[in-house]
Amino acid sequence: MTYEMKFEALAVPTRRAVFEKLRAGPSSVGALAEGLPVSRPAVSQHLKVLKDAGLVLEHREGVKRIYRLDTEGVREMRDYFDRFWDTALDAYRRSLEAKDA
Amino acid sequence: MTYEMKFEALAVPTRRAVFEKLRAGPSSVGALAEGLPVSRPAVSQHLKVLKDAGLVLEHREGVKRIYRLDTEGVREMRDYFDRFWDTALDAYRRSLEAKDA
DNA sequence: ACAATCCGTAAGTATTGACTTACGGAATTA
DNA sequence: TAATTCCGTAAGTCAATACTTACGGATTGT
Repeated sequence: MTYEMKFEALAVPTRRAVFEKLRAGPSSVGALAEGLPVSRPAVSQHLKVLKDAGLVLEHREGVKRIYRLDTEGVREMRDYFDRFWDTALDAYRRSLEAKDA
Repeated sequence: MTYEMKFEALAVPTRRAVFEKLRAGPSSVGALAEGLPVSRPAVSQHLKVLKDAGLVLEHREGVKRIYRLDTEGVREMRDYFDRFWDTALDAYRRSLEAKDA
């Protein structure tokens, strides 16, 4: 559930593909695996990593397992880069002022 | 310079530590390496990855090489998660409406 | 109870890459 | 020119992990 885990989770192309597929809405594991160039167990393993990182949520519906985006986790990542962006701009401004002085 | 590269670059703890150190402002390689539990060459290698990913910029000052954040690259990552956040919320709203219907 | 569907887990493999030390190149200083 | 500082690169090592196949558990329908 840490930043650590979220960054690492999203670094792997296949895993990010799974993550991005969920933008279209909740989906079963089998449906997510379709169209991806890896086996269904591989997708299961990726989903576990995404879940442990707090980026997706899971619940059962009959015999299926439905995964969906965890808005809270996505928000954390957005906030991280929001703050970083602000800081980067400040640092840039300060460096300009330092040159003027 | 792709998302691919940016995500991968930020996934490694040590490399992200280098990246975050640059929030305080531009710095030389040696200064960045101080306080980190890895060798200076390791920091150099991380900086190369960050630079190729479009997350930092580099220029010479005398015998030193000064690295600083690439605001454009940081902005791209911020925008990525901004869009993702919006999409996630939309998907959530749609799923609620689907249950009401 | 039995069969079928859906999916997580175990175990093994092969690739990737983060790190180290050793070295050399480029810029300043005497 | 010679010495010093700063740093990138080469080469090698080792641990991490993304995949595969095989298997078993859980749920639903007949």
